[in-house]
Amino acid sequence: MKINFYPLDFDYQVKDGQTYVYLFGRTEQGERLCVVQAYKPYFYVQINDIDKEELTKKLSKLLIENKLEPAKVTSWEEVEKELLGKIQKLLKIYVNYPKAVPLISRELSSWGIECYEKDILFVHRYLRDQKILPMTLVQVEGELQKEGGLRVPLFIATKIEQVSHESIPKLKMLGIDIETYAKDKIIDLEKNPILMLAFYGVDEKGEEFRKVITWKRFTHKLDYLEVVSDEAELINRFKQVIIDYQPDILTGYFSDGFDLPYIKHRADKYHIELDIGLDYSSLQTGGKADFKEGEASITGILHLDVCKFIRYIFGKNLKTDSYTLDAVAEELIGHKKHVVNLDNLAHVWDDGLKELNDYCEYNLHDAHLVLQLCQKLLYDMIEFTKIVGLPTYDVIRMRFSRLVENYILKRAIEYNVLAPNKPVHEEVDQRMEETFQGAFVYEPIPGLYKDIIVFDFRSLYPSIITAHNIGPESFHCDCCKNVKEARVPTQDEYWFCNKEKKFIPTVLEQLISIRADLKKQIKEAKARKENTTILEARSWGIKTLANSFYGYLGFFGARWYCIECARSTTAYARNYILTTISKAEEVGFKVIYSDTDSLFVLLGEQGMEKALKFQKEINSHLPGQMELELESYYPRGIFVAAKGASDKGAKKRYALISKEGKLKITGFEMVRRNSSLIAKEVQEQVLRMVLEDKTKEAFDYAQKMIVELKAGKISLDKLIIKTQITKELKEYSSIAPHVAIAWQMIKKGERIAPGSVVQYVICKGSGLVRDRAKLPTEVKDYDAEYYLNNQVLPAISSIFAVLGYSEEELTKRSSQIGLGKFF
DNA sequence: ATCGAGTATAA
DNA sequence: GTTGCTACTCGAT
Repeated sequence: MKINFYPLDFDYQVKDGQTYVYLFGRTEQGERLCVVQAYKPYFYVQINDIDKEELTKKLSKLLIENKLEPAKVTSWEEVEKELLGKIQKLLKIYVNYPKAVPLISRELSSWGIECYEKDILFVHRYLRDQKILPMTLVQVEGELQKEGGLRVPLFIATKIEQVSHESIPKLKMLGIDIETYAKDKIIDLEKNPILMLAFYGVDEKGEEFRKVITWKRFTHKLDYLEVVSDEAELINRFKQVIIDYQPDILTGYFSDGFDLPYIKHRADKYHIELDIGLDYSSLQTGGKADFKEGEASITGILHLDVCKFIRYIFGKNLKTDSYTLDAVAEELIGHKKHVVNLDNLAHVWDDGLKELNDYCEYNLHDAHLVLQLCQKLLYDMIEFTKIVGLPTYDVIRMRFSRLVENYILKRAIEYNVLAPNKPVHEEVDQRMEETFQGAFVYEPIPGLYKDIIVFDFRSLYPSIITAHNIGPESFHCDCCKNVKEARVPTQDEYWFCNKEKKFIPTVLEQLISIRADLKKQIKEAKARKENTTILEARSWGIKTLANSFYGYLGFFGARWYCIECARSTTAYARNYILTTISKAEEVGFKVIYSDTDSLFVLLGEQGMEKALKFQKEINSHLPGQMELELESYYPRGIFVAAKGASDKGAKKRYALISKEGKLKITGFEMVRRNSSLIAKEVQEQVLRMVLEDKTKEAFDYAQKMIVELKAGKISLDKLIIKTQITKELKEYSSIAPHVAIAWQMIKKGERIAPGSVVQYVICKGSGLVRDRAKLPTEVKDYDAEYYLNNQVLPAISSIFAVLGYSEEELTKRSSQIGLGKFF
């Protein structure tokens, strides 16, 4: 019997001495199914200089006692694989169950034998070896079982084959959110019950499902509200709704760290078994609901904590710097905040007030937001799944380094490459000591410039890695020691193989080519007015992955760590940009700025043709996938001086205006979080006017704003300064204003953990700035002097300095008018 | 005046 | 994931 099937969630189990992989998902016809296939766990040992006969004799006798079943070696075979460019003789050792791998390999290591790939997760190994991509269509051959002991039919497969790379078209998704009792903001999962729990679902047909469960009787007209007798009943209903609704995906926002662990903890209290897994297993939670890293999983139901994916991967795409549900939902789906004061929930609950209606609505709204966010990001999550070839559950919980590593691990099978081991503790410490030089940044001359052309190298680091064959396998190869072209500029002792393209640069090169092809496809599809969401998600995923290779090579925890590779990549980059600067100057361009991969030149008297000719000339000499692009033309741009050195330009701080009048602001307060809105606003306006060649207007505007500021007319929200708390409060050696505010908030019962962003306003008074920092809710008089001297003036004086105005001139009128008005 | 700690952003 | 001879502010000396 053959069935076409989309695998979504994975698990494994050991039965009667055999290990079975469980693939939960849907058939092409949309029926839920669990496909089971036997697979054997294994790892490798290196036997280059080891007597095979003697070793295998010992292996066959090896038995390590373990709780349920002793670990033992079941069979072995001799194989050859490439480790960092060198062929190795290996023994592939099969063991009786997955957890026997670490037990046996530890024993073998103690014999002095080198073990490899002993920490690869069994399900990951299976998926990579079988070349199965989760979320895409596979064909399974085998038999449907009458009694499987699962909540879904069981199919025992003898063969599995990928049939299409198209991902599953429709999924049934359920968003959840809970509200808990929290008086004085104290979150205590032992004492405080769950008050309400909201579901927002959508099925394959697009039909919606809404439900809020609570256990307080009060007057309401909410058709989705279900009132039960107590918290235990609420938890029972939670369980039943999930069992009945049968979602493919359960989603929440921070549900790994809060909602699901909280539910689990409360269920344990009432001795309720949350056996909602499709194999009747319980909801699994790691860590406690105390805002530390944990994971929550349900066998057979794909649990996606959208917050993790956003924090680790997707957040870099967003403008928002706060990853609260409200901020992220507003940016991604345009939803405004639902206004209720959660601090009052405990009080309203105790008194059984009718305001509970608002909280139920709020609860449902959040579940809806979570669902919409998950739907919005689903394509990106699925495309990452397909690129990396691992379960979506794992992929969305990975950071860049693990995404890269797992992608490389997948490709390693095709190239018969053996994975190097992860560094052990001492090795990590040693690696963390090693540093290397980064990019080149040109020191600009402060000034207002006209007609600027910006060139940049497209994907500079990835293209250097591929063009120069940079990777641990090709580093210091035996064949190119005397090949001049293989040497790295400014790193005399380094060379990379010039004869054969090696593993890491090869897979990266393919990634870049695939992306180039995708971009072409997107362009064509757009011309045909087709939807390009999936193609764009794939393109973004590949780009993100490719850009992370350089960082990965220099990351201390990497299997394929190669600091020489990272160092060589930046050395080549500096060499290319410096050469390009010289060539630009040779052909008569005035270079005004450059940072890492970009080149700013003045167009001058020469026409655009000359710029294009220069670009073509450079490109004709670039190797491989390297390419210099003409990014854009800007009619005007401004570079300001570094503080305290009027002739030296500040690096990484400039502003440009496009032909269409769009501002491109880099590095200024304007784009920084820890600067007040008033400073940002004034700076943006001033930059705009200056770049629009309206200097006088800019000056008058700035003077006017200074007068308003001094007169106390600026509204509170524009004065708020936001700063992130990055470590435990007690660990701060100096108490800056943001730390002082954090302590104030703690006293009021707020939770401040590393990562929290605090807000404050500097008020009038005497003493240190930190003693005058107040919470926005407690501000009476803001300190106009502080905002003038520490926020607004620093933001604009460097700009006016370029135009020849001094700070005194800016504040002159304000002191006259300001005083006159006041007294 | 000068320096270290802390924060944030560019690429 | 990386480095930047970044760039700024605050607080301490």
